[in-house]
Parts: sequence; C-alpha cells; structure tokens
Amino acid sequence: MVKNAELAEVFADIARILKIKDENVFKIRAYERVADTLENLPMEAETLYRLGKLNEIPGVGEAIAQKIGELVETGRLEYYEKLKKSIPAGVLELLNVPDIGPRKAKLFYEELGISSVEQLEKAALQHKLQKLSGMGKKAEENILRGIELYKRREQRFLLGTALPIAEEIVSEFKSLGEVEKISIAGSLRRRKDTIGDIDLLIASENPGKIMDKFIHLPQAKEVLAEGLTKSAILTHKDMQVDLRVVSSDSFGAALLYFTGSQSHNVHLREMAVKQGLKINEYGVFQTKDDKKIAGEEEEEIYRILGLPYIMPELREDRGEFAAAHNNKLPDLVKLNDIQGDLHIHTVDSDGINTIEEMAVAAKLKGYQYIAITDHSQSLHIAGGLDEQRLIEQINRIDKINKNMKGITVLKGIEVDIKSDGSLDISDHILKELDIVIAAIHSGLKQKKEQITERLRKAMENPFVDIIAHPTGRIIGYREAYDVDIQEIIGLAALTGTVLEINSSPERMDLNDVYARSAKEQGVLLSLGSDAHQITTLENMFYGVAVARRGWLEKTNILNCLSLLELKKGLKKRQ
DNA sequence: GCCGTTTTCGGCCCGACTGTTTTCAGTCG
Repeated sequence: MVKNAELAEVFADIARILKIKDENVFKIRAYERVADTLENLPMEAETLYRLGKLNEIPGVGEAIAQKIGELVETGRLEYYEKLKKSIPAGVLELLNVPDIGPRKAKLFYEELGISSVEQLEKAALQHKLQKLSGMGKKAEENILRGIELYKRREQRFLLGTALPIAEEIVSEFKSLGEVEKISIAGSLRRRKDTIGDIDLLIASENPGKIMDKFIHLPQAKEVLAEGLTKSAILTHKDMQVDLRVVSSDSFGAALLYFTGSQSHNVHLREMAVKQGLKINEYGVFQTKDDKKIAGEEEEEIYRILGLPYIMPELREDRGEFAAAHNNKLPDLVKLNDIQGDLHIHTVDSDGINTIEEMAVAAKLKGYQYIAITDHSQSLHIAGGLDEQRLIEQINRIDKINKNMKGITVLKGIEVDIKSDGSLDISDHILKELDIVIAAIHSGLKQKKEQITERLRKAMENPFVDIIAHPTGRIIGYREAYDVDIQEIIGLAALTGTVLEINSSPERMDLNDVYARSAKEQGVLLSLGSDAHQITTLENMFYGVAVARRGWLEKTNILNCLSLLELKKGLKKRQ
C-alpha cells in the first residue's frame, strides 16, 4: 500500500527539482498543488486508483494519474528516478533555508558544487558566495543568517503552544491607544493543528510607535526584521512572530490576505479577475479604472464577489467556494454549543483532581454533564481501574449525583482495546455504565489489518459508544498507527459508534480532514478534553477548532445534545 | 500539468522587500 503522504512527498520533490531546473512555473505549481491535496485527502489515493476514480481528485489530470498508477503498481516512478539523478538531494535541502530559492540553489551548485547546507555554510564563511554574479556581501551575510534560522526553527509548533503566546502579545497591544484594530492572522487564525509562525495584523495611523513597542516586547529575544509596515521577532521559544501594520481602511483586505490560506487567496483572486475586479492586501479594485470599492471589512469583500462570509477555518480551498456559491456553507459549531465533556480522568487513574472537583469545575463552565472515563486495568502505568475498583467508582458517582445540583456526572470508562481486539472490562460491567469509550494504547506497531480488526471488534461491541483518539497520533512525536480510517468511519456508520475528536492539543485526533469525512458519511462525533486536571478542561477549545475545520455543525456532535437527547444518541443498553 | 456558465488552447494572483542593479531578479507570503 502506498500512502498518500508518500505520494505527496514524491510530487513535492518533483516540484522542487523542476524549480531548480527552471521548468515552467505553472507545471511546478500543478505538482505542488497535487502534493498538498494528497496530503489532506481523507481517502487513500491507492483506493481511488483501484476504483478508477483518480480523476475525482482536484488537480489530478491524465499525466499525474498515470504517475500515481505507476507508483501504486511498481512502488517507483521512472520519471522521478530520472529527475533525482540530475540533482543531488542536498541541493533540494538548500531550498529550506530562508532567502534561498531555486535560482540561488542552482547557482551555488553549478558554480561551487555545493550540495548540502553544511557546505553552503562553509563557503559563506570563506566568503566564496559574494564573488558570484548577482551576489554581494550583504547577500552572503543574509545567507549565514538564514542558515542560523533554518537550524533553529525547523519544527512547527502546536496550536496549543502558539495561540497563548499570540494572545498574550495581542493583549499587550490592546492597551496601546494607537491600535485601532488588531487580529491574529495566518494559520493560527485558521486554527491549524500546527503553526509555522505567528502572524499579527494591526490597523494604526502611527506604525512607528507600534513597531517600537513590538521590537521591545518582553517576549522578544531577537529582532529579525524591522520596518514601518512589517517587522519580525523571535521569541524565547524560537517562535517567529510577524507583525504587519496597515491603515484602517485596508484592514479587512489585509486580514483576508494574511489569513490565507494561499490557495484560498488564489482562488478568490481568480474569481475576482473574472468579475473585472482585482484583490490585493489593500482592497478590492475595479480593473477598468482602478477604483477601490472595498477593503475595510472582510465581509464586504466576500459580499462584492457574491459570496457569503467564509469562516477562517474553512479557507483551505477544499470546497468552500462551491459551498458558498450554493449557500451550503456549514453553520459551524461554537464552543458554547458544547453541553458537556465526555472524556475526563480523575485521581482514580492518572488524573490529579477528584470526580467532585472536576464536576464543580465543569459546572462553572456551564456544562450540563460530564463523563468520568478513567483508564482501565491494562494501563498499569496510568493506575487503570480493574473491575472491582470500577464498581466502587460507579457507586461513588451515584452518591455524588445525589448531592450535586446543576450537573450530572455520567459513569464511564476509557476501556482498553487489547492487542487481540478484546476489551479488558467484561460486558456485564460495561453494561452498568452510562457511557463507554474504547481506545488503543498498546500494540501500536501492528499491521494495518490487525489494528483495523481490533477497532472493528470494539465497535461491534454493543456497549462501546465511542472510539477515543481513533488514529493514536501524538503530533510531532508519534505517527498515527497504521489503520484504514475509511473502513473505521464506514464501520462507525454501520454500528452507530461515535468517533471522538480528542481535544488535547497534542492529539487533535480525529483530525479535521477525517472528521469532515466522518460527517459526510453520517457518523456522529464527540468532543472530549481528555482532561487529567481542572485546567485542561479548557482543551475543549482545540477540539472545537478541529470540528470547525472539519465543517462540523452542532448537529454532528454528540455532546452538543442535552443530557436527555444524549442518552438517546448512545447505543441502547439491554 | 491542469482546466473550462468567457476557453479543449491559452490562460494560470498579487505585491513588498532586498540587494544588486542602473531597470530588475529573486524570494516570500
């Protein structure tokens, strides 16, 4: 089985090589686009190939379909192998260094034989680069600086890491009188699960004062760039923050532009051209007389193009334009649509607060209910409950519910799916619970068929309501286990099992793409904070972010239901 | 290389900044 990620890498690589070979830019863009599409496709391209449906993937035409076929059938691609022979892999790596694009990479390789970042650094230190045509002293210095940056910030940051930092900076600016408007932009505003850098946008008539404050922020370790419209700093965590200042009447256009995504912007601008309009970061202009007709608000820009407002989370060019055109945009779920939290741990396993403490905190958040879902016995390391301790917990929760007003505590468990697919709590006990979530925590390296089979067995159990963190990924640390996610979604639909969007920022699992696919197949999703203490109940925010990026409405989410409706939505207990 | 309520061929978003240039190429978002 060839994974989409592998296909995507091949096409991204092809695009990079073609860049250095100075090929047609539109051909390059075609490969880049298809790489991006494949990476975010909910289905395996191989499956589509077998069904003869590759042409349904946007950006896949005859030539690329043929290449995917060759990769699937033979595991390699002759065209790609040939290309690779012409350019050393290290030269492609040079493209990852800021300030180095295809022209410079080619120049360094052809003139000086440089084929790795290390060699490039050495050549720069020996001042060999400045002698090349088109280069100079400053350009060489910038390359050394770029290499430094490249070494330090190769990784992406979790949404949950970047957002608090961004919000802290925003709040520091809000007190400044010169700030007319301020917003987070970029992928952070689109709530992607990982972020490359933080983009901020401010409307002000006094950019000098704004920039001065920016480069002197306590968070700033280093100033990377300083200008009147655009500056950049590096925080102590080596996170880059870009700030742009525009005038108030361009704020909407600038926000639209800096929020992206790139492909959303391109699509939007292409639409505008067809209507005799031009969009840039200053506004919308009529092509015939260059008259500005919008720019202050994002809403008016969409409106002029005949579109309803498109939420930032949807701006990925994954069908939002067609939906907007047909008035079929989803009414995205909001944080306050959430009526309760269905994945919570306590001191009874590896949490640090008691059931009562979690319940009181949840009540303060306005929840109607929470489910206590501690680990089960197989997870020794987490102090998982055996059947006796679970029964004891059930009794305790009954008492708590008698005394607690304003919130209902549901009796639950995060039951372990063992490596043979059986559960480590017996059915007659599970039957006594209000809600059962099942999850895989071991045997993560099993073959796809085995993992899929384990999950199938769990879903077919009449007492299992929810599958927790269905792919098992830990962002930046552990890949998802090998599972046929489309089969899981199909089985969820068939068995009436709910799939979780685990809201912990390092999981966010299911992710946006799969959540959307689940919705389209009529599967209900549940949002669980997976809180192990009071403070992480707040992680629900990140689950909502995934849900919104996955086009989910509140009707698609189990815990947007009232307690009464929730019980109807779960599997029936005999 | 893809794509089509303007096109099956001729298009394919738009501008800022930087550095090396005497008018522009390269890179970035």
